Amino acid sequence: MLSLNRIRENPDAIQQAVAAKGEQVDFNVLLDLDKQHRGIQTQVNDLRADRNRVSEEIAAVKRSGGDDDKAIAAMREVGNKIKTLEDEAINFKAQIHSALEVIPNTPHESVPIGKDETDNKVVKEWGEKPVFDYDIKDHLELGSTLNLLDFDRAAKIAGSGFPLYTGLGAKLERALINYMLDFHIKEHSYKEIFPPFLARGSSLYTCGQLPKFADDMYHTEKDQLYLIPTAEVPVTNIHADEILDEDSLPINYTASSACFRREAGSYGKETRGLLRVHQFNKVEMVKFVRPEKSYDELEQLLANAEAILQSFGLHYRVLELCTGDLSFSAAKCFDLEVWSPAEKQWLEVSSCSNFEDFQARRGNIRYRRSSDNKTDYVHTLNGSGVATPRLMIALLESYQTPDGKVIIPKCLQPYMKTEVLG
RNA sequence: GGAGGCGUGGCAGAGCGGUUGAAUGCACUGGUCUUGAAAACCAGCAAGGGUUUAUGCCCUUCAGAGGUUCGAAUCCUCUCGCCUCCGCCA
Repeated sequence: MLSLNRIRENPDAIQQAVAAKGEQVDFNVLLDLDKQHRGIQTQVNDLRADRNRVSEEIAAVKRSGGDDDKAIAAMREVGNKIKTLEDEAINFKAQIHSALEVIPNTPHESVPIGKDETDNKVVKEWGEKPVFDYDIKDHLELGSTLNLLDFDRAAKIAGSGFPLYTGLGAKLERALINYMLDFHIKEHSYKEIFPPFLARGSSLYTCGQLPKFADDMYHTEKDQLYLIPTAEVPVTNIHADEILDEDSLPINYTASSACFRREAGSYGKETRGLLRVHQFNKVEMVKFVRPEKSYDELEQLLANAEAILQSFGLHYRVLELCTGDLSFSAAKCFDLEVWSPAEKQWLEVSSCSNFEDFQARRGNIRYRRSSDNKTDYVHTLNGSGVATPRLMIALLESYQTPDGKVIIPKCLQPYMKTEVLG
């Protein structure tokens, strides 16, 4: 949610910023509504002040045993007028609010201008592409020959897009989650959270999935709950409607959860195997920070996510998303992509975003500044650290051997209790 | 699924038609005292909005929405949320 005040003060700049995100919003309509709303509000205020004053006089007369029928009749009149105007005001307010809640966050000034993902900027490439002097297998083949993944039976259970991990595949998935959680807890001092996987609409609203992206999520009709598309949702809402102590900031949480996405409209090659699935696991990091610190924290968050990939020794790159590719709520975002030797393409395994006060406004997440004892919105950030399906693709494919086995990276061996699959 | 209870400021907790934006306590901030701290004492301390050059003035908000009334935290209706007990179940 953008601050209406900010829009009033700088409508042209905001309009431009929003346009850079590919969103056409007519701020003149919004400002006009705002102007009318405020005009009515002023009238209502004056009438109310009038009524409050006279009501007090009536009370005084009553206390001394008298009655002022004339004043009471007049105030009944005023009451009706207030009611009429108030209805108008409420109507304007609702219009303003529903216009405001679908306007995306504005990009930070440092974000490169661009139209779509082709304009994203590669800011870093780490490691090297693994070289093989034999024919390599892709993750589907490895998953099948090593009995790690069973997509046929998964489809029988839940339909396509729901992975079934079996045996060491299931163990590897569990090992990845435990390893990454432990890593963030121990090395980066995050506090561990295990959240609900279903959430109310209000929680989805905080993060920006609602009201615009309802179709992307699974929804339980009877209970009116959404299956979370990311742990960002429950974890960010931990502090919804709270006022935090400034001393408690920054708050860093890490959580693993299943993530559920309908992925409506995606089809074709991208949906093979683990490339794009309806349910997957992800270790997420969420930060609540002081506004002036949020861009430093974004660097930190990105470094924390990168550290995971580095510890696996996987080849990856960092993208700085351009304005056109930024998500609805984000002001700035870095993506991490690992290299898939068999697909011969980069696979997104993490997004690290600063939402500034956009989510905090929607979820009413504030802190009390110790300098002046006033409340202000915190800045929220989150990043995947990281999502498991594509990580598993990269690991299986990168560490396969000529005889069809897969070497387990050193850091995972204590979790897998083995050095090799197969 | 059945029955009941409860939603008031950062927290706890009074108030149950008119000087109540809200007692009191805790927390917090400033001051006095102290070598310093603690304690004690004094003072301050909600948020949102309108208006104003500014000091200020005004309005709204006691879960939310409606209703009764000249006037609602207080009475009525509905909705939402939380809690407890019983039933069912891992």
